[in-house]
Amino acid sequence: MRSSSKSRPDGGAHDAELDRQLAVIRRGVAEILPDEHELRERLRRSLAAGAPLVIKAGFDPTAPHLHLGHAVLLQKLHQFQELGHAVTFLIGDFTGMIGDPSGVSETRKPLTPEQVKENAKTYQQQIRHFLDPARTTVAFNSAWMRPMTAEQFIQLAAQYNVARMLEREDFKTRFEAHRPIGLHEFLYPLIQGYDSVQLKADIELGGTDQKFNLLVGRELQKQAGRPPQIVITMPLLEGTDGVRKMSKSFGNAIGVEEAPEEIFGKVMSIPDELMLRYYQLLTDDDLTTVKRLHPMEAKLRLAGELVLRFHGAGAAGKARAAFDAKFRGHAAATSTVSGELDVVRPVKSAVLLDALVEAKLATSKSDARRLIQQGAVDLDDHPMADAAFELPIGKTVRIKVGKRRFAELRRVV
RNA sequence: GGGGAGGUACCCAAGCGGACAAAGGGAACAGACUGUAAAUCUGUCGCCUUCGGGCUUCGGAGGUUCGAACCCUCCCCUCCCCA
Repeated sequence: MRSSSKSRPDGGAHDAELDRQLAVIRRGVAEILPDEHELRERLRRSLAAGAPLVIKAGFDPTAPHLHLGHAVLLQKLHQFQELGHAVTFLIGDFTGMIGDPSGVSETRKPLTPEQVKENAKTYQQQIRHFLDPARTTVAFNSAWMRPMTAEQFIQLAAQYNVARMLEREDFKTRFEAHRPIGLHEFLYPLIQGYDSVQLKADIELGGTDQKFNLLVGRELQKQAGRPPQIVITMPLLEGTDGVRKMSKSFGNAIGVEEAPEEIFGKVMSIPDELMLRYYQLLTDDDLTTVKRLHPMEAKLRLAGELVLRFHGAGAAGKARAAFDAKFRGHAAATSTVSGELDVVRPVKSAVLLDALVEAKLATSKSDARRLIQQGAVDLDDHPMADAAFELPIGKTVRIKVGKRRFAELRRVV
């Protein structure tokens, strides 16, 4: 028995620690490849040698803001960091210009170098919510990709073959359907795998859609005469619609940089069924305890925790209070709390209709008109039916559009 | 290189000379209900409007016609089959 301290005199303490680490690591993961035993072994050796494992996760700087979908990976990285391992946050600034074809039915449009640069910058700031900057290595794959010569690159390409590439589901599907596959798209998994060689990764983390790419890393590491990385895939977090994976382009994302009330509100609006998943993938909370809570209590707590993480305790309290005031305490609590939270926006428009557009509460005048007709617009808690209502000059008014859009406006001259 | 199919609003998808701002579905938004959840029902869903209507859309540019998303010409793009 491995856990027996008799058979392994100094193994007892290690085994306990091993089990503890494995329990933390296992939480929420989709798959561990090739299997958990190999992970255990790798951990064991790390513990015995007192050498932390190198944990790598790569992010394409395709969007300027991280959202909770990214947070799933960051949370896992965070857990590894807490366990004392060496976390490397890899920014795929080079690969970003190719565009990852994973899980996409068609070729992606590549980013410009400027976009990539800009996005990479904001990433570095946003990961502070999850990772200790002092203990986190941030790497850019352009560091080794850019200097590479064509000759070297061809040698790299020679380490993999087309048949294996076509094993990947989306390539296979497209190939069989005679839909185009850009030659460059084959290079993406190759480079991602090569990143692991460069970083000497022991473990690579990615979404389930990354599985193939992550496994290419193992292959290339073997070719380079290094121990192949363990691959850990995480589920793709569904967005606020509860159906599709969180993605900015689906409009169902909750960004980590969004305003506290915004995050709080959006989390509250996720389907109940999704709550546990959010808890499991984004927090360290005990799930059995959570299950015992009333769904709404659980959701309030979840929203609070997430805001706390991204904006601190003060903001969490305020967001909660604002939420209560806005939605729960009907007439009573209306104006008090939220007044301190919302920024008063000055508007030049004299008339309600125009003010809605100016304050971006409606997308066009037609839209604003529609909303007013539908009774969706409240001014200081009174439903407004008159689009031509004239706003008082210099006085702050609270406007509510629908259930979620709020603003405080003051007409200026 | 040859042959064929097709490009319609956020997405899918009808329409194939006037009744088309364009059927239907999905998404989205709003109202009722509620726990700002889900489900359900109702409404909206190009822009502007003094609510009469006006203006801009159906890959692009021209043309035919009193009138074109629908017909013709050229161009661009996508897909399929053959070599």
